[in-house]
Amino acid sequence: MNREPGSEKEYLDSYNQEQFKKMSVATDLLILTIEEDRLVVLMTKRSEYPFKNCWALPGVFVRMEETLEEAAVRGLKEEVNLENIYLEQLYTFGDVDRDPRLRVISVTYMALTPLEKLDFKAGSRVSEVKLLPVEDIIGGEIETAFDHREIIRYAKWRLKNKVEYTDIVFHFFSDMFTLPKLQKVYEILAEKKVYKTNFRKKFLPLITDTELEDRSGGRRPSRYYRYWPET
Amino acid sequence: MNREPGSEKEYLDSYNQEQFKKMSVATDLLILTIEEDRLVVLMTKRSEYPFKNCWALPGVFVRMEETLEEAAVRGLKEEVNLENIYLEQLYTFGDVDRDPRLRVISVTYMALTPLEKLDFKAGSRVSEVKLLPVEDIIGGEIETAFDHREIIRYAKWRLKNKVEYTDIVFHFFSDMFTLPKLQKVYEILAEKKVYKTNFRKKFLPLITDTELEDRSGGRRPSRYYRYWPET
DNA sequence: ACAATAGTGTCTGTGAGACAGTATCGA
DNA sequence: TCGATACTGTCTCACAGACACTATTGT
Repeated sequence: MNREPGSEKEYLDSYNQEQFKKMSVATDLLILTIEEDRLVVLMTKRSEYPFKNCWALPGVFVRMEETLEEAAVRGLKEEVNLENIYLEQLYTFGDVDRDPRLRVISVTYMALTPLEKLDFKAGSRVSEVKLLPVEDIIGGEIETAFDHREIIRYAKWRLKNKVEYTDIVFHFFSDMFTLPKLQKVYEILAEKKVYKTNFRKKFLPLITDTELEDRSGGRRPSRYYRYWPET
Repeated sequence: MNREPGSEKEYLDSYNQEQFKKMSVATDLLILTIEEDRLVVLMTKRSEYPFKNCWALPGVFVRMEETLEEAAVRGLKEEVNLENIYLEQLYTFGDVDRDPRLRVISVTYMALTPLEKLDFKAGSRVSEVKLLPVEDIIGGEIETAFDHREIIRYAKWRLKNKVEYTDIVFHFFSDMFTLPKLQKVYEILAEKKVYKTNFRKKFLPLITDTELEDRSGGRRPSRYYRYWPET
């Protein structure tokens, strides 16, 4: 071995070399929700070059005094005024030319929320902020900045997997929901149809019944259930 | 919204602020293998402060002209002369004080290998390099540098999960193996005993028989199997 | 023959897949 | 009454858990 990994000498030597001076660390946010029976992601339209008029994920640079997760939480607060939301680190993207101007390492975080919690329109200033269907982005129908299309593809893949072996679906609902609606969201995320009878067998043990019913449609009402202890 | 995320102005402004000048990006490597029926991880003994005489994961700083994965591959080559090995990004650790000297964001990579591929002793120079049992590190019996104990705990957790729903066990074998040996490694990773009859039912369809037998013990020989197409 | 490990046959329980049937609403 | 959707009963099948049994080696 030709080096002493982790030694103080190496740390400081490296830091003093020009090549290590221009790297920045950012967190990009994948704020995902369900809108009109589609998985959508929050994006902002760029008003400057490069990728002018393309859509990009919101993100912030990581400050010296905050952790990666704190940066992500701060980004959520600043961009969409969102707090106490499900958040998990997704992946770290660090290709050399992912940003043509300077080297940016992007630690991405995935946030899941019910649609009604989003009020990004309130804080919006200059640039457009929109919920765009993930399918359209991956399909190439929407001009996307940097490597954000790849990031979104990865998030979708991760979500598709996790929905099958975790309780992640429930993060798309804040309070009550009916089983048919829960199943619909599940099917969107898992990208497959399931039989309602099997779906019920799987999820009924996890949720608690309420006395309420959904009578909004002209048909037999469906019962409301709850997953989260509070609200 | 008070900012234009991702705009050129923000990028350059941020970069010119003092607070963004001192961050470094490194990749730390979790080189895992099985030795004497235990999961072990390759670590190096630090000869300098801080954490002098503690054990640390090998790692390298990410250079401007290489991707994160390229840095990890380079680290593998430099530290243990290892190439063409299974490698996956594990997690990114970025707590503020994980290194007391300067802010280091660590993108960790997990590498799995059969024991016989490791020849780190050849390249070793000053500092000690050793394979240490993961259990001993997590148990606190070994003095560990930085947040590396936490990183190792996470790697073990990830491995335990993945071994159940992926083919990841096979990365601990290079060529041939017997089913009893494969099962032993599986049980070490999964941290549970399994019935051999069920284990065989699960894995036999994935592997191909050879004509060879293991006659090293004083008992009925076990058959050798192969997983990877080549050797 | 015996100890020890390799390998097999088979019963059971669980949970998903599949589909037919019943229940309850508005119109 | 009827269309539409909510909900239930139940058969099947794949697969893991469990355990008793047989097979083959060296000594």
